[in-house]
Amino acid sequence: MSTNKSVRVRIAPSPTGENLHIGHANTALVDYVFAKQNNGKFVIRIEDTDRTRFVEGSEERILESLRWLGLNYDEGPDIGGDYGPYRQSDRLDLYKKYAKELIDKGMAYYCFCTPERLDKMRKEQQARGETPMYDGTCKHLSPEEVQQRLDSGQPHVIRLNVPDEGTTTFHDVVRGDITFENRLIDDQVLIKSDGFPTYHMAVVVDDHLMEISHVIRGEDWISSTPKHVLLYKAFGWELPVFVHLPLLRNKDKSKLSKRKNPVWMSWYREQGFLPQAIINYLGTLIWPRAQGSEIFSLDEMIQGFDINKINPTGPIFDLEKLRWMNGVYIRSLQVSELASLLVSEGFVNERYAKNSAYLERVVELAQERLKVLSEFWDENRFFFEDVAVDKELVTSYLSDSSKRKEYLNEVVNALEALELWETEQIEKALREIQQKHELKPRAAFMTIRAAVSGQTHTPPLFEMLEVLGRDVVLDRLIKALDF
RNA sequence: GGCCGGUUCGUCUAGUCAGGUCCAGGACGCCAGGUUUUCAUCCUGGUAACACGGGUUCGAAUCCCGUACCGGCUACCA
Repeated sequence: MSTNKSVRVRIAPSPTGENLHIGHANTALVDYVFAKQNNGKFVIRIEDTDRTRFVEGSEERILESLRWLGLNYDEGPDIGGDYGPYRQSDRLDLYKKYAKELIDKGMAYYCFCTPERLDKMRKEQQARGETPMYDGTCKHLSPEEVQQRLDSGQPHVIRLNVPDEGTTTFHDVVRGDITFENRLIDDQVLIKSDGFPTYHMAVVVDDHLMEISHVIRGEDWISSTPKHVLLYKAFGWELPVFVHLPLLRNKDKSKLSKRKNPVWMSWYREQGFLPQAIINYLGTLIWPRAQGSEIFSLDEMIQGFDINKINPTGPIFDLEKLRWMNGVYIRSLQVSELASLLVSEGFVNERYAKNSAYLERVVELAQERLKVLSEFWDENRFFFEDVAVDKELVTSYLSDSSKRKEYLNEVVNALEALELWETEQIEKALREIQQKHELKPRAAFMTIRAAVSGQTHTPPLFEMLEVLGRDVVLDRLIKALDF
């Protein structure tokens, strides 16, 4: 398997979506890790041959997400390299040249069939219960007739001339040898009538010219791989090593789709997932280990990953486990790191970043209960702004109105009189009052928690009061006195 | 329908190539308990799987055959 050829791998995203697809991120991870452990190159090639599905700005966003994940590439459309151009739309002449070569060799032919005829043909075949396949009408046109039609400007495509007999076998690193019968392989269109290549043509030409050593891609490409193999053979080119990765699945086991799952990397970033957590989670799906912690870094993965031990089964993408893992990473951050991340990623308004000491104290209290960054603001807004406090909530723990007011009044007085505004002092004072009034801790403290935060879930009460500061606390408690 | 691939706890998986040490191990989730004023963290314990049926063998999650189920592909999309 290992040749002396240098390792060059690539991902080939199409700029047809909002952002980097999580499935592509998964492939990119394998590419990156495999390239690193073999001292190879990781390249990005943009497959923008479908002009009808082109999405403006998609390419830039895809590249940005890749960088955000830390999957830095060695060659690509924005940074160049020795094998460019890296956008297929800039390589059109190449595909035409090679298609012509195929025609000259008799491995491809011009086809003048209209989409309407093809469509009708397919429907009839399906009605008869046959597998839809091109019927070969234009395969045996005489050279003179072909020339005549070309001269008259008749729209045409170029098709691969697949042999009618024999089989095509290729080796896949994940699944071993896979064999297809040639008679069941369609005469694939290589060059569309608009002059653009199809994926099949472009991928083979580019992978060869870019000296891609390992074609690492999704399992959904297995069925078309024999066509690619036929092309390599027709050109007399050396085959790359094929590595077809299992597909990420929805809960219902179908291929991961945007209808059933968040798939765009931008979504994960907006939710406040950390790139390290995403990388680690995807890593567990393609580099499973037997025992202990599943927490590992990209570098550790580069050390231990083995491309020969990839599981062939498509895993269900488990957002819950990703959230757990994200929490682990959040907790591993320095408080100051987490605070500045919350600000730079837009989860905390910059005006609250000015008082960084205060922000960090809040972050310190919030850190261990965060799963994703976006939860921070909702759960801790009361540290920064006045919040609406629900009367029902405050009164529910101590429903006897006069008892409650008497209690809160004493709390206010005691806190006001406190010499040092500091957690231990606050705790001592509040516990004394709680015992004096013979209240259950829950009734006593939940009432204060609710009055001050408007929430039932908060960081530990006494620390929280200290951080909030005496003025704010008294202000909010006094308001609750009227409930 | 056809072709190709897959099948170990709810989920991700270890074990399968070199059959016994696996009445199947770990992680997430879930449940219970501990810590506790809430939530969370943390700690302890628990729950739960070899798709099915035949073989081969002293012995099969592991080898062979068949069946079932799941998935991918079946475009002038990638």
